[in-house]
Amino acid sequence: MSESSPEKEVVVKKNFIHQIVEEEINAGKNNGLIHTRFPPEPNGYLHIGHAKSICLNFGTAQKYKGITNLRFDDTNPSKEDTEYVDSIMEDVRWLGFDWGDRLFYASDYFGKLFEFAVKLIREGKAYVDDQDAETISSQKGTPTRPGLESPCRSRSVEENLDFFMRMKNGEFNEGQCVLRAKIDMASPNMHMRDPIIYRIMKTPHHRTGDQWCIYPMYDFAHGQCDYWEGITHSICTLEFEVHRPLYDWFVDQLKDTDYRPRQIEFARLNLTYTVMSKRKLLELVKDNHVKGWDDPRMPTISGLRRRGYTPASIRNFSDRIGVTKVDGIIDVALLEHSIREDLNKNAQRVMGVLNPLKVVITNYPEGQVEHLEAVNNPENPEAGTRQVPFTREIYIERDDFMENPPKKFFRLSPGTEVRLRYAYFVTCNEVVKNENGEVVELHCTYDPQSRGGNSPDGRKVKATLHWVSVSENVKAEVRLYDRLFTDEEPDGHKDVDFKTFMNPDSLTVLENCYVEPFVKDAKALDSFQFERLGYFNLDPDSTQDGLVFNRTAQLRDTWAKMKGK
RNA sequence: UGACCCGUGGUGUAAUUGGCAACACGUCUGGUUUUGGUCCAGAAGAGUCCAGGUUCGAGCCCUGGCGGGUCAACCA
Repeated sequence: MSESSPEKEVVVKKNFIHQIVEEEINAGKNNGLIHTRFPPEPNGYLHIGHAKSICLNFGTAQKYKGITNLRFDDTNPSKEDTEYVDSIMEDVRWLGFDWGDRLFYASDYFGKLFEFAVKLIREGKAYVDDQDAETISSQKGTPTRPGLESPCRSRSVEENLDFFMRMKNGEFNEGQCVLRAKIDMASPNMHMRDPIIYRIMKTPHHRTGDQWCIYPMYDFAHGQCDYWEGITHSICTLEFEVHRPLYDWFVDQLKDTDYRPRQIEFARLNLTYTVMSKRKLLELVKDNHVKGWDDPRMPTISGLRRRGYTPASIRNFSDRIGVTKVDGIIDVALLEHSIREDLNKNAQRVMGVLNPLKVVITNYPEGQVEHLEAVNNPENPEAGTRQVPFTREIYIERDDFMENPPKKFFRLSPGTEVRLRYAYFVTCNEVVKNENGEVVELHCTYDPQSRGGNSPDGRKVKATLHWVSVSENVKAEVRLYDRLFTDEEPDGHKDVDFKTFMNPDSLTVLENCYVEPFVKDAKALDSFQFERLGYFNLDPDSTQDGLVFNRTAQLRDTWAKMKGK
């Protein structure tokens, strides 16, 4: 799928991280080099929250003529998989960012990390603890109470070395012992209380297979990898703030130059009504509540992509929301505005009828097919025009007709005249109902003088309707996706029950929908906009999902109000 | 009752480093319009968590409160 939006030069708003970077450049730090990294763990698909981080890391480097690495933080084989690695690379590329030849994995460094651990043991700064997990945990103390030193803390260097080698050689079972850094069990910072740096896991790793049965912990890998890769700014989310002293501690043990990577934290993205927890999203996928990570109802990048979001719209969104340390929550309306803005400007329009109501134009010749010119994009004349077939029988949107219209209903009702877009003025004369009293057909007359949509006598109509020819159309199965949202707790970072966000209307399959035949010949285009109804996306590579349709918030509200009346 | 971080309209972000708070989204009016969209014009909405202090002057500096978040995984 290609990018539909022309690349406008994104002017990235200056944020506090840019401020820091500029000050360092001015001070001559790192010779003015800026080197960032995006370090996802391949344990799930990327979501809109990651997009913020991607834009920040790649964007900051771009802004200051630096470079960015992609590094998979794959230190926990029990959760990781190559499927995730592949999807992450695809999503980062789709967003428009390029890591060049700088693709790394934390697992690339398992050897160096092991040697570093040995060095720490030799220096008396690490020891093997063979107490069970519960004991170790209980000795950690609490945030308000200091911890207790492990009896293993005084083990000799030789013994530690021997233990660690045997750990590596698989002589112990999982959980039997761990390697810990010897720092300070009384530190007010829990992360400095002799943190575990290596644990035994007899799980094959997606890249290193069964080469290792001990794996470094995040804290023991991240800063070192940054250091080895020459990262200057290690940008991560707020919850790692308390890890920073430990990050620095390990780098200090390692470094032999003045250079050191600097960890800077920012607030992760929270969106109203949106579930962003990877754990929850995984559960949705595993329990088949959705069809996959790229289900258009999901807040994943791949889900948004299939929903019709463009890379530029997500980048603009990221820029708009800014970067701070304030742990807030952004209104999804801002995200929706970003895509509406983009599609309005760039998407090809096409007429489609989702819920058809047949209209017979009684004074139009039977069998006649007339082609009328329609503009492809009112925002951009260069997008050209297309020919839309008009016939005696057409479909209009059922919602565009009301037999007993309320006061402010401007569309079609008995006796009123409206315009069929690009076609003619029509007046409703007769409402045909079935035995249940349901409206099945309308009989209208058209004004031949109004061809193209204007009457020579200058009379006005209050509404313009979209329509599709009954005989000259493409029948489609349309799936209406609404994003999953939390009803009760409009708070992105609270865990919620599935029931509160598995809104039953989030996926509606409409089987009798009709779109202009133009769509069939427009495979090269991947993004259209339904006239008036909202936006949808046609992805030629995933026809089984039909048309992905995205109602705008405003239209949804309008509909809700109309229904309420 | 520890450590660290954060408090500016409904939401998010700004404020030339001390000079009577700006922008975007949202909301509400009015206008234009071949779709109740778009576009245009305008309005409402915070006196910057609170209390002191320094200063001619504080959202920015100082002190003390209050409120929120994070941290006690052999997760990242």
